[in-house]
Amino acid sequence: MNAQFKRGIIELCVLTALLEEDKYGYLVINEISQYLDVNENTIYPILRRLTMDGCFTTYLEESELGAPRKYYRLTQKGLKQYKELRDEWDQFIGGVYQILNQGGKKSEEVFERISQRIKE
Amino acid sequence: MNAQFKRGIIELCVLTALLEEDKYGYLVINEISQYLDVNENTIYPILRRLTMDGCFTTYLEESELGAPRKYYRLTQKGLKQYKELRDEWDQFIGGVYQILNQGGKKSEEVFERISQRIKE
DNA sequence: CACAGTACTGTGCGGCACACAATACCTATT
DNA sequence: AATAGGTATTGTGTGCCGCACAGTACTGTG
Repeated sequence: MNAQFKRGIIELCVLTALLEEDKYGYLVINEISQYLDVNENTIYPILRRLTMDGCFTTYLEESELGAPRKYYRLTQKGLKQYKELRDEWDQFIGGVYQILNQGGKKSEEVFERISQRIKE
Repeated sequence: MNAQFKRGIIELCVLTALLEEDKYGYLVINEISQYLDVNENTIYPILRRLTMDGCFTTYLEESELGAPRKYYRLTQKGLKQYKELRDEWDQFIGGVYQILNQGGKKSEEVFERISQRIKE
């Protein structure tokens, strides 16, 4: 999976995951890695950075099966950050689709035509 | 505009722009910058890199208003690269939407509820 | 005790957007 | 002739961040 694609978006995914309820790090990682190929070396630093930036507060809670879990709770600043990032993302992705889908979706037939043109 | 979002995607946009017809650098830049905030310092290096990689061949053609234009023409390898990158992109973006839109789109009413929860 | 799940920290690398800068060619305008 | 603007290339440097790799540490279970 192209690592470049993920740049900046994972941060938005982390904020989204923590929007409606507090979660501990491992849970966030497991949820996100269901859909995207990311690991803890990427998510933990983002959680830390966003906490440093004031987007989350944290608290520890006992776990039934291991070390205590560190829960992350969104702050007002985190919510604001989420909204801004989401708006930017939606706007960005709108532009990308204008470019990628100009002339509609590409079919195998279109690729065949392109392929023929290139050969000449 | 979040520069991180663009990572890797501009390359796909450049390939897409040159899919159906040969174009010169400035035209590609103008087309893409209609929809995304990018400038020549980003596009030219990508055109050069992809040419180095064998995705494009180039040829010069006289212009009516300035220096000769360098046209870029997609190669079979470039078409292959486009397909691969596009597939990766579609797959990636599918995962992102799963995460971003879990529980449907966020409304102001939802944000109000989240905002209240955080205050407690 | 070993192991797995949970959690944090630190280092280093690579890739790329992009600012900044310099060069140069051609035409049209002043 | 000088200037400006569109076209085009090249090079340097910076910053960000995904992520590999590595090490530490706590807890309950087999």
